[in-house]
Amino acid sequence: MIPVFHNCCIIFAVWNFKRGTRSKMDLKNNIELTIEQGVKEAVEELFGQEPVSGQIQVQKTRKDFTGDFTIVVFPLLKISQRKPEETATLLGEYLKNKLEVVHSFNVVKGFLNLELTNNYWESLFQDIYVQADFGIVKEPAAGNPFMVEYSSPNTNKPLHLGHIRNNLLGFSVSKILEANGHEVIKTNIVNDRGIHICKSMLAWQKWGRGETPESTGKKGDHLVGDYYVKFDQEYKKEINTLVEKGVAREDALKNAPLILEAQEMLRQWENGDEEVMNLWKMMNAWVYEGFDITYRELGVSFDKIYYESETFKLGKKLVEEALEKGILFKKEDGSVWADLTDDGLDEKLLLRSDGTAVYMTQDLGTAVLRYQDYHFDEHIYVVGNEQNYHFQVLKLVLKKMGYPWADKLYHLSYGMVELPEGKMKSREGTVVDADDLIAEMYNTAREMSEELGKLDDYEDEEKKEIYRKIGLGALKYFILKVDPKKNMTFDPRESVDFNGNTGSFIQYTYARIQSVLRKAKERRLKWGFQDGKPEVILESKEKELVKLIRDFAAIVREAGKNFSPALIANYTFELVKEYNQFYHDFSILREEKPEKRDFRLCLSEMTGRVIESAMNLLGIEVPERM
RNA sequence: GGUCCAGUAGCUCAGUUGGAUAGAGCAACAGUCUUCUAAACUGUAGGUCCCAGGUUCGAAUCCUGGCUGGAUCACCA
Repeated sequence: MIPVFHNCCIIFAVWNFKRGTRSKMDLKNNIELTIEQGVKEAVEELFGQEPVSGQIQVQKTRKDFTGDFTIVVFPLLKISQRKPEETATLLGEYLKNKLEVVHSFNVVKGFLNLELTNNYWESLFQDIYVQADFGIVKEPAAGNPFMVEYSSPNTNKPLHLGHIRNNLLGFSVSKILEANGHEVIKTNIVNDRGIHICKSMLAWQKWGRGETPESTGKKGDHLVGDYYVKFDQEYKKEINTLVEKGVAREDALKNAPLILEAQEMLRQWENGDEEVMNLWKMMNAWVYEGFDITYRELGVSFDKIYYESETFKLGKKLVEEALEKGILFKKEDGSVWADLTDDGLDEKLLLRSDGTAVYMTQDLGTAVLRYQDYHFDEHIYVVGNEQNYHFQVLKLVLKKMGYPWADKLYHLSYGMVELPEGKMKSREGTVVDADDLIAEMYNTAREMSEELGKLDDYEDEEKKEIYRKIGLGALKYFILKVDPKKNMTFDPRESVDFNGNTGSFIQYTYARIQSVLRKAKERRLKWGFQDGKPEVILESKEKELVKLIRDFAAIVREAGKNFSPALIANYTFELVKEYNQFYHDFSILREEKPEKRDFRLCLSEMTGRVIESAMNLLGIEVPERM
């Protein structure tokens, strides 16, 4: 997708290295490159042959071994013509003599473990600490914006758990791309027209008796959803009646009066019938009011919203033009199709025989409109994996229509959310409603907090704010920690567990850190690196924390490359686990040596800052107390 | 049937371009608060990385074949 950017970075760094113009900072932040270059020189000098790229492997030393970085020497044996241990030892001695940062080394089988100097880690940490937004690229890269489409609701029913995964993913991916220096336009396509909304409209017209959100006290999207259900119930009744009369089920499905009426309504809508339009506008307005509340509670937002009702006409026009050019073909009944059999796919319907548009029609129009509007460098569709085929076709049809930028469309395909007892089925009433779920998470957070009683001296408003952060944080983390492309199981019981690998655990650690910092301030302590602190010998736990903090920048890049909030989530969990161990094993404020105490305050503060940054990329807020 | 995706501890999930003894959390059991927040920490137990071949010095990771589960192939969106 966008590996170009990252490759450039590496090439740039190496180029600089060769010219010897790298600053001290670069050296520190690219310690792997420094080591790699050292190994390269060592191999040339010791064994008289230049290693090819990929032969030198520098990786982080695994926890159960001594050292910071490890060089795998197996690939170098062909050059060295020696045993693994011997090769590693020779390289280790060379590096220890040549590189100032190498303090010592050890060899285990074919692995050369390097331990860097205390001074390296300490000053690396100092460099990180003084950066305002460590790991985040602030100035946008040159080029056109990225567009991220997510949410994409139908306006005939309220949002459910599946939409929640979609919204959280889309919002977080947008944040992560921004953190990688891209300008991002968050966009939404509202499927506000089509047979689905006509069904709700028809049911309301027939059985609604003028009900409104105001008269019923129901959220607008829920009210409209109720009529969608009502339509389905009545439709089924009609089908059963027809079947009892001896009509084949298949024919009954197509010919039940209600469905014919709904189809007629859709035609009237496309013809701009005034009464239908007014009903449509009214009911959609109800839905938007409801959606706005859910979006606000989820904390997601959009920069530009497209409505299918505004893009489908362009879509139809594009289809008609392509038909004239002979790119598409018309069947006898008047329906228009794309023939994709040469590309290993099937034929795809683009206009029904009655001339009305289908889903694909509007998506063609929306894509073209968006390219006209923004000339995006990349367009990411956050849409479930059940639509993989749809996006394959969309890209292909756009290409056939002659739009080279079709290659810039990327379908970020995520897996289904299932419940422990299986898939959500509206028929069986097992669909988890988004609003209900958010409320449930809030309530559990409240109960849990009240039980622990740590917020008893807070005002009610402040308490509510914290419950909200905790409840929502738990929900978001639970969903975002799973690799997007995988199906996931949502266990309601597990999701409200606030122990272990959860959002609450991370928030708790943040609150803990803030508590220590507050107490330090109360004692009027000053920490930081402003006035040249004396050298501190790092405990191994402290060094581990520094290493993990350093990793944040690379994780943000990796997450951007893979469109994966899960990488951020799992990283943060690692960091927080490490910090809690450190917190448990060492004193901070009670540490007697001031320089050690101050360093630990810096370390704690920095950990807190990274937690906050990382959670921000997931759209999760962190509380000062909990 | 065609195409695509997945399969790792009882459950939910990690596991960077192939590297050392495959890791967490939950659940179970045993410990740790007179202390900077115990929503925490420590320990015990738990594995045929779906199966079989292949490539490699080295495979959970790559290739081939099979098994299982899911998605999709609609005049639904």
